[in-house]
Amino acid sequence: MSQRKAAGDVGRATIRDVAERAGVSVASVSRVLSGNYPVSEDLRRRVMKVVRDLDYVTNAHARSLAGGGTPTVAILINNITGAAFAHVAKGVEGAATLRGWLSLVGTTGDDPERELALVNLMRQQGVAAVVLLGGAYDYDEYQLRMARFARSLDAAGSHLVLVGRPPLEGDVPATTVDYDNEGGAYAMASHLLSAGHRKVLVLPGHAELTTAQGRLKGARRAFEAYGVPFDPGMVRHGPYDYEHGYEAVETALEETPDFTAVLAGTDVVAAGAMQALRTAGRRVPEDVSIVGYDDIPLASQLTPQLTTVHVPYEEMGRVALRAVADRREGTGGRRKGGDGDHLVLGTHVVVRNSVRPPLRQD
Amino acid sequence: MSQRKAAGDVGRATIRDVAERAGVSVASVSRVLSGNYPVSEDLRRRVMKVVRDLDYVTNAHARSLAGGGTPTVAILINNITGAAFAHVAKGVEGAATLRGWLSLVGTTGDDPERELALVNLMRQQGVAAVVLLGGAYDYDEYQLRMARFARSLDAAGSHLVLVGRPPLEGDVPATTVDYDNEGGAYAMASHLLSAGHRKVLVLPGHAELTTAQGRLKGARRAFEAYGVPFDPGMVRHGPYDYEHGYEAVETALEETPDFTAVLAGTDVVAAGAMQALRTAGRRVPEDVSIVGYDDIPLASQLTPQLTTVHVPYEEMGRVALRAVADRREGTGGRRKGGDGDHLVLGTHVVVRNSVRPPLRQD
DNA sequence: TAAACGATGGGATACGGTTTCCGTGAGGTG
DNA sequence: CACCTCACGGAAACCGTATCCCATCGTTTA
Repeated sequence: MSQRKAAGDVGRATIRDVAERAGVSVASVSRVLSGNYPVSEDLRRRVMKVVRDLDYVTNAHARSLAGGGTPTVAILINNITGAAFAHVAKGVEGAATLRGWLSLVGTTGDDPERELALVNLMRQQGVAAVVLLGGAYDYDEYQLRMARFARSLDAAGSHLVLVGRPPLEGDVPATTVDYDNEGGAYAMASHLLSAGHRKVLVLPGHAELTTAQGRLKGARRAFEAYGVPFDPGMVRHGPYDYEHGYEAVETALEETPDFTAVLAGTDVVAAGAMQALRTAGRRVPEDVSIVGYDDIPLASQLTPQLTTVHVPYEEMGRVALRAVADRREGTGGRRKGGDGDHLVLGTHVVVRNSVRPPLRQD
Repeated sequence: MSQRKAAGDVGRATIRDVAERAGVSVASVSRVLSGNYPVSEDLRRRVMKVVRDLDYVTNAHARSLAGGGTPTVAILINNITGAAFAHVAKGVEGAATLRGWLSLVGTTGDDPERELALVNLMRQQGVAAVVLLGGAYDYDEYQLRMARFARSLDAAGSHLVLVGRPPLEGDVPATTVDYDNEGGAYAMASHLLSAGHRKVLVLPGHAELTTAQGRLKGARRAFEAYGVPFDPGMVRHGPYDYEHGYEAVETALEETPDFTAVLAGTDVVAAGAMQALRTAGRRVPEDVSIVGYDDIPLASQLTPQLTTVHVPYEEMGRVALRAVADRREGTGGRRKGGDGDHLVLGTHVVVRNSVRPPLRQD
């Protein structure tokens, strides 16, 4: 019975305990477990038996300190509650698991301080990549901060991945996985316009949010393409939530009640808008058509089912992880330069039952 | 210029680099950073300047090897996409962040193998606690496996927390954070019964799922309390998803169309049921009342807004983390025994607009 | 039969910090 | 003025693994 390790030992067993008990050296135990070195069958059996008896697992911290270790990807998100997030996270997590990677999650709550703290924390953890989710705010200072993060992570052998936001300007070591935001909005607006709608209430989201800007821009372009004058007075900005959709429509019904369709920046906003219309006695889609954006499950669960733009969130998550994994297993080539650093996935309109041609108003 | 560290050094800076550049010892740098030892103002300034210049962060792996380190909590979930999960995770993550803890996330995808692998992975990571989310399957073998996990984690200085599932039997070192599942179902069913409903379609969930069992049992008790015979033929089991709600109602409308209310095991199931009723030309709540369970945001976004049972998911997450944090900072007392090991949070009915008295049928 | 060789196992060291144990210089006290 | 504290800096011993290098033993070849 050893002195420093009593019988009723608490805490985890170390590789030394295993070696001692099996009567072999630590090196041999390590070799049996990692399996990257020839070991006799007898030794393997003896070691494995002790491993089972002691319920031993290797210490991940020690392992990564010594060079090996499981690669880890960190997912940073404003609000873990968003449905879109869940799908991206699923994609990232799934792809990570597939490769034996681990995933960490942190929430920033829209707080730049917290975001900074989290990126540093992840840097401490030595994560292989930090995935930043969701639309970005279009401030100059924001761009600078992200660029700093990117360089800082890059210097530490990690990598920054931006998902669902536009790429950083300049020569910044970061990967962007994006979707055709503007194109989706263009197609969605076109769908309404070709159904005959001319007075459309537009709820793109927060004016400073890049996703909102893209969606608004796409809609605008569609109006131009159809030769329909775009009325800025029909645009109402606000957060991507149910309440905003509800209130925006409520207000619009008082101020500019002659709209025949609502172009919502998000399915959730569309749900709020739908509820407001119904409360006001307007039928959907008979009196007013509604379209959303994102194609989260909610879209097909509303009544009527929502016509919306499908965004491949889960796929984006998978692509994001694949990008960093590839870079890491790295063929070594093309580390910088515009080719693999900006991936754009397609969007498309999903037609359901929330759009009808407008009632004749003459 | 040092030999082993060239000017354009790649990889992260070590504490030695900082010490060298600041012209002090490693120990001093460590003291400045951890702040648990008196240090002169001059030294602190010199060190901090170098830390900023080098953009140095301590290596979390080395730190935890040496004893310190950030406590980490692991959240294990079947499907990251569920709305209920998101809220528990938010609670856990929020409370973790508050204490400077880190949170890991893993998904099991209902695969026992994967669950086992994940628990071991977490054990390797030396997590302070593993939080297992969601209803459990009521198999004996399952109980055994959980008990093993609990003991294994406990032996490694970690701790198992079960959230939203019944506690393990026997003397197992695990904490359970639960909600009054059966009570909520009782209250919800009572609500329907007191409105006058007698023929109620019950969609409790999968028969083997503990949450479904509790919800069914609560409903049953309510029927007994009201002296209304409970018809087992009106119960349809199935997964907690939209499709099941839809299909169950579709089938019921053919086989036993005289029900006046639907008691759904979940808000999402209720949404599916609602859609099926509407498709079949039944109005909600005029012709058929519907109630759900969980009170996720969807409940108040449906039309009509759903009367449901509120489950304090986020609070459960917070409580779960607090439980392990307390145990860890531990007053040392009462490690075992029934007092702090099983926490039950209350549920309550949220009345909205999806219930009306049944139409007179005579 | 001796020498060379392949297959294995053991010992030592590095990974990046934290922390304990000392040593030393400055300042206060009898 | 001598002595004793006090405050802070430096050297070294771990934390648990992986791996490099060398020793050993049984075989095969000259």
